[in-house]
Amino acid sequence: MNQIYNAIYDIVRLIPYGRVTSYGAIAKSLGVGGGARFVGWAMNAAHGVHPAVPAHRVVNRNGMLTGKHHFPAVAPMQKLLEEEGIVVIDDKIVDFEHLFWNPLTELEL
DNA sequence: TACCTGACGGGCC
DNA sequence: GGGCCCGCCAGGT
Repeated sequence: MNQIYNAIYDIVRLIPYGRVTSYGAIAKSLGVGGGARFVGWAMNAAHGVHPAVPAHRVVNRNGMLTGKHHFPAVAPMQKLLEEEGIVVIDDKIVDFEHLFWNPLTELEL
């Protein structure tokens, strides 16, 4: 596992309860602005990672749960978000911009 | 070994 | 304002 992957997982784990972020925001915080897909791919490998990565808090820039299909059937992405008080309608996070957690701002990088 | 796809994003037409 | 194309890295076929 590369440091980049570890860095991505670390940031995702830093996302506060009830907050969400986007792939692009994470990528940008890592300095790989154009590598948003790379972040998504890292999530793909985040299934069996040690401290468990709350990938359900990571969505695309539109706030849509594009990756919910990749979650285990036992823990639907939408259900996990709703458990945190996040309202999800039509695979889209309501008030996404309000719930958005910007790593660049919060971490003051 | 080489090409294509994949949980995205931003820029250009 | 909306749609299309290109760029990012890595893994799978």
